[in-house]
Amino acid sequence: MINYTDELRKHNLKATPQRLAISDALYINGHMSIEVLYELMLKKFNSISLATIYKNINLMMENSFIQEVKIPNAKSVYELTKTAHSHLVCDSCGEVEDVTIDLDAIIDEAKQISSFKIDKANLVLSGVCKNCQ
Amino acid sequence: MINYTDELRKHNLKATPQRLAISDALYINGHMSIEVLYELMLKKFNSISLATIYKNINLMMENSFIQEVKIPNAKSVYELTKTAHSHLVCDSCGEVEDVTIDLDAIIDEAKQISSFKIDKANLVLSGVCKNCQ
DNA sequence: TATCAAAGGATAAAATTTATCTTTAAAATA
DNA sequence: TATTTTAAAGATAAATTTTATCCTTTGATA
Repeated sequence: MINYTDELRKHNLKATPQRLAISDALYINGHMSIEVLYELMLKKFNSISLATIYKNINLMMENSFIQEVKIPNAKSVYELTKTAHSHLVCDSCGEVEDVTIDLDAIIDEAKQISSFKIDKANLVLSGVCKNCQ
Repeated sequence: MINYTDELRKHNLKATPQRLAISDALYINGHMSIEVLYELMLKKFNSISLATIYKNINLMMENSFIQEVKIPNAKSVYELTKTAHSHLVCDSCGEVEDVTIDLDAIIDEAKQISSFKIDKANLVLSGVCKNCQ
């Protein structure tokens, strides 16, 4: 189990028990929706407010401690910020998995055929996971 | 100006004036948020209900006549369904543009390094458009 | 043109997210 | 370590977004 105290502070976030628990939950589960995160946090803090979840998720996003993953036809999930990567989503069970793919060639291609100055690429691949196949 | 009557019917959607106007608006503007679409439709139908917008957007999505485009740090926009393509988003003005890039190589790579059966790829590139540069 | 299922409008209700206010606690400092 | 300060937590109201309901109107088919 990692202690996220320093990591939170590096992002200008006070290391409260609630934030440490959110960090742990995201580390363990990888990706979580607001709803699922709240349910889980209730087990640890029986009087945690849903507002605390929202306030923390928003602040943690502003401070780049976590990131939102928007998924086609599903609710957003959140993950700890790591090195750039893409996502695999199972259309059957909703499971989200990280996958590291080099998108530089894609970005270069887009730069050539458009007049945009491109700096980020966001890729979500959909399919069926091993379990659901 | 295209007449979307037949196109709507092909998707099992009655060709009402409201739906024809929504289709036209999406054709002309490319991508629109619920909010912007509603504002625009109000100009044409001064008593159109917001519920009509939502009901139509949802039904049109279910029938694959339109598609939602989820954008990082912004509200979703909707577009008429066309052949598969990716999107460019301007971080400055929010403008969304279509871009066609072959993602087969990316999908193949993902298949090799994961146990998923992948069938779709959703790519959103972020940057700064010509106008905002 | 008559019929019928579906869509529109108005609006209530539900769901989601944000704001406010008071209490509590983390962090900095003496 | 005690004190002070600032921010976060909890409770809850408010705002926003989305869906449901109900009645009226209309598009599609015969």
